[in-house]
Amino acid sequence: MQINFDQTRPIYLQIMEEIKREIARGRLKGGEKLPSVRDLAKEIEVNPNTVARAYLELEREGVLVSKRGQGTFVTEDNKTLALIKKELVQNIVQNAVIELISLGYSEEEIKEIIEKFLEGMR
Amino acid sequence: MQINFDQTRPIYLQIMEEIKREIARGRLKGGEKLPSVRDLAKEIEVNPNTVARAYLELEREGVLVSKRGQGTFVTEDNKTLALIKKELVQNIVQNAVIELISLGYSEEEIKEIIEKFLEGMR
DNA sequence: ATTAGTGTACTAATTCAATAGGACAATTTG
DNA sequence: CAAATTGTCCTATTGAATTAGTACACTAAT
Repeated sequence: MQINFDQTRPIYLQIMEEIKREIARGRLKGGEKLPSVRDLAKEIEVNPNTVARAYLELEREGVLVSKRGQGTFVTEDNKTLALIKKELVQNIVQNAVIELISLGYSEEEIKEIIEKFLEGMR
Repeated sequence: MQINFDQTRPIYLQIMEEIKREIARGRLKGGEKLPSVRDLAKEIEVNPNTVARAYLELEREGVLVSKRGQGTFVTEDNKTLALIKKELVQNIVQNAVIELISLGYSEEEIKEIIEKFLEGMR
């Protein structure tokens, strides 16, 4: 996991988001074991409680399953996993489009802006 | 100004961003006077010090100019104002594209996702 | 059985944004 | 000149996230 934490937002939220991204990317798969709260805490240099909180919240959301004495695992419910990716993409696109529209751009202009940006990346 | 504050991020940052958006939208123009720290604080129901901090930071960035006894104004430097809009758009698009690419989407797929989203909004 | 590793839980302390309340300096208005 | 309004500054307090440290319960491996 990366350690590019935004200092203005709760760390446990950023850990949660990063785990969801890893799942959406397919780097974390159903049933796979995550690092222990202590290991991940050491790796990204935060308090174990902060990681535990992220795991706990993700378990409440149905993304992870924790088993005392064994570890924390990605859920095997593919429906949930697919939904995570769908929600992520939806949020990313929605945020960008809504912001651009509120800046006064039309649909066509938005398409152009995106295309030009993609071209500029090559 | 709106009051849709995200509870997970500092309010003064969100005030700064909203002011930049208003400038980019053209609703706040060069030389225009902003509400006094006390008035805006009352309007959005935060402490005057929080608004003062947002104004102070924006003055450091060259976006605003504060004059004791007179008020706080949008800078008249059009170069700076144009840059604000450019940076906003750049950030919005960059964030979305980078996120989608990291989720494994190709340029073509990104264009399709955006277009489908725009169609779905109508 | 013992040990190590795991999640979970709890309290206390720390840090920092935000609040609360007030004071001062500069400007405008009456 | 006096009053009102403005930005600016200051100290103290509050509240929430995070840290720090510890303890307990469960599981697997030795």
